[in-house]
Amino acid sequence: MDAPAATPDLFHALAAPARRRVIDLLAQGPQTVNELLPQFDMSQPALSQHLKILRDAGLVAADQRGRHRHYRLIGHRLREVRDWAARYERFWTSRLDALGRVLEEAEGAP
Amino acid sequence: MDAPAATPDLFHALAAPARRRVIDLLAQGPQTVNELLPQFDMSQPALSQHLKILRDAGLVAADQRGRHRHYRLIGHRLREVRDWAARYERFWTSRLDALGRVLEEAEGAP
DNA sequence: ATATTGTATAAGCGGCTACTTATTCGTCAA
DNA sequence: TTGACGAATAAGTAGCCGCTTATACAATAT
Repeated sequence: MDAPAATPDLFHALAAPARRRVIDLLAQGPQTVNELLPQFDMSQPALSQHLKILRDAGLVAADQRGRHRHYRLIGHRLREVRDWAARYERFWTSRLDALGRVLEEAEGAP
Repeated sequence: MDAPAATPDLFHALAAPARRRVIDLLAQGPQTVNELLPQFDMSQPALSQHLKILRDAGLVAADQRGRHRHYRLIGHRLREVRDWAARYERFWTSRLDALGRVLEEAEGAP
């Protein structure tokens, strides 16, 4: 049991604020690059590059229709993120948060 | 409502596999730098630098006792990650995943 | 005081990231 | 066809990231 924590690319894709913003915008419904663009202070190629990273990470998909390319959110990978974080749920529930400190003192005073 | 998505540094801190690994190891109980070190293929300073980033992001805390420094996991920020991802839960539950496609067709054929 | 141990910081460096502008590719309209 | 438009890719660049080694700092032990 090494690192069960989803593909590295996944968290890397989420590291950039701009890409999390794209996810947020796409959660309101599919949009094209040019529809997304005004929300960002960057060029179209820059945004397309972000979208490529999100695509490679499996976070979004693009459906081409006509000469437009509609991007939409893919839930699956986001679920992986939720599940990864949820593994540590016991660290924030039922005051078990103090467990760390308890263990410290236990092993500190033998 | 701009970007309610937790501090940028949080996701950046999680982007590096080594740091997620630290989180995983600390989930088994507090450990010092030198206890963690053998699990990694890097120098002690490198690991200390990762720990600093995790500390700055509020993901871990260090309790000094004697000349040892015990690192422990902080649940709060991990909860933020879970909550962030959970915001998109509707994209992976109850086949609502196909919602994107539906909306596309709706706006595509007016 | 001095030495030893545990850990952090400093300085430096190659490689990757996130942008830019310029160009190409694909699809439709005339 | 040709032209226009939407979007991707190419090429280049400044700055950040993650590592290294060397050094400094902090706390105990002698």
